[in-house]
Amino acid sequence: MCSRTTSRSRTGRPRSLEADAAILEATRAALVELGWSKLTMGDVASRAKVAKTTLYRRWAGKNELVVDAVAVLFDELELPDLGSLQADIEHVVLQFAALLERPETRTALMAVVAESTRDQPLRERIRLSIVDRQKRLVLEGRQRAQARGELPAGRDPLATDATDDLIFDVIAGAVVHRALVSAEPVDEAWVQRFTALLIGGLGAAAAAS
Amino acid sequence: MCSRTTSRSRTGRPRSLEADAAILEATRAALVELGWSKLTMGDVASRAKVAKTTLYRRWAGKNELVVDAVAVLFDELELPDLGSLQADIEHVVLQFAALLERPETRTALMAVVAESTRDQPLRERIRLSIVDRQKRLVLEGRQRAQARGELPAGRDPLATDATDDLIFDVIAGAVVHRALVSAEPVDEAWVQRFTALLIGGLGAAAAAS
DNA sequence: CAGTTACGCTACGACCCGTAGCGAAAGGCC
DNA sequence: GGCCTTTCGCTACGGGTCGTAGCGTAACTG
Repeated sequence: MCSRTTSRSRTGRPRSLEADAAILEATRAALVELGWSKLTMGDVASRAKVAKTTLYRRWAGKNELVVDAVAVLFDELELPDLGSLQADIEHVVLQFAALLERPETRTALMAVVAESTRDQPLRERIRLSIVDRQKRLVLEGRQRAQARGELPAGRDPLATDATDDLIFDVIAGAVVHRALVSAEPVDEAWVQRFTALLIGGLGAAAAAS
Repeated sequence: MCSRTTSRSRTGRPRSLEADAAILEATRAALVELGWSKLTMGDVASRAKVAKTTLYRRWAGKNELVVDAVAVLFDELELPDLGSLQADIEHVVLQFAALLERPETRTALMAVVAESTRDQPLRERIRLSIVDRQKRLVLEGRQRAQARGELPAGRDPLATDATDDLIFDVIAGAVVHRALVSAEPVDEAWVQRFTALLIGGLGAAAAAS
């Protein structure tokens, strides 16, 4: 193990951190103004006041660049303890919906997912920097609800994992589909209906076991 | 009203129907081999043995062409009466999942949805030729379940519409998210878990009313 | 037959891609 | 300080795609 957790080489000129930040910021700005399909590497470079070659030294292409540029936006997703499972879910769904209303994420998210269907490394990059970040919220919310006694403690850890995955796909999938495919607002009325359906389903599943 | 339901002009050389079919077929083949991002209009034209200008006379660009090429694949979605709401849902979910496993739809669906976030006419085209085609299945399944007595007859038609929309986003969203974002198989085990959750939620919602 | 529309083909300017090559700048190491 | 290494900005390039214009020909109508 060569201990290079931060820098990959101890010698030579270090990479400019300001350039990194400027490029990612420029990428988000370009996504807002141009959208995914009309965004070009040259445009991002000139916005960031950086040579085009500098971009290609750090990112293989548009796909990877946009994933990194958008990933940080998912950091603002949090799960404050609002006292009940219902309130927790409604809050995180509204947060996620607000994220999907931003033009950067709106145009970028589906595009990179589409690209990832033919690009395994890209899919892995998306999973690490975006998907897993959301999945943690499901895990946390479920554990909290169990601690409150709103959900029964799972005995089989394998089944618990599968349920977490299921809940995650249902929540994230429904919100994304509502916002981007149906193109209708994810407002409080919808969120309440959706949350009621979900919690009802969880309760019925628990009662059946 | 100038009665031109089929042809837009009664005179002149008619458009070749064979060319239409060949182009759409070539588009699907190109999607399988190249995927969305590497598919080009020129390539489709040469595959279909048609001049590139002929493509542009019928479709404004890649987006519209691919939507039309993929839309017909959604015709195979059907909802045979299997006797119970659970069986109906499981069957249609598995059908939809099989559709999403095909490389054409896999690479095209998310891509055109991503493009539609900045293109209203394209969004409308997708809605008419793909989304509404799926939504009808939800309506039909719900009516069938009500006829069986599995679901209570809705008194407020407005609330019924909202519930149909909700169910549609939940089903389609969860399946798409599982297949394309989580990139894990939509197998029978998952479908049974999902369907149980959904029907449980519907039952709880009915009990609460 | 004349009129109208679609077709195939070629050619074109515009744009973007991704890379190579250069000299200069900014660090670490002795 | 001097030397080495890596990054930086810049320019230039071949290759590819875009979308359109222009032309002559083909097909169908009245």
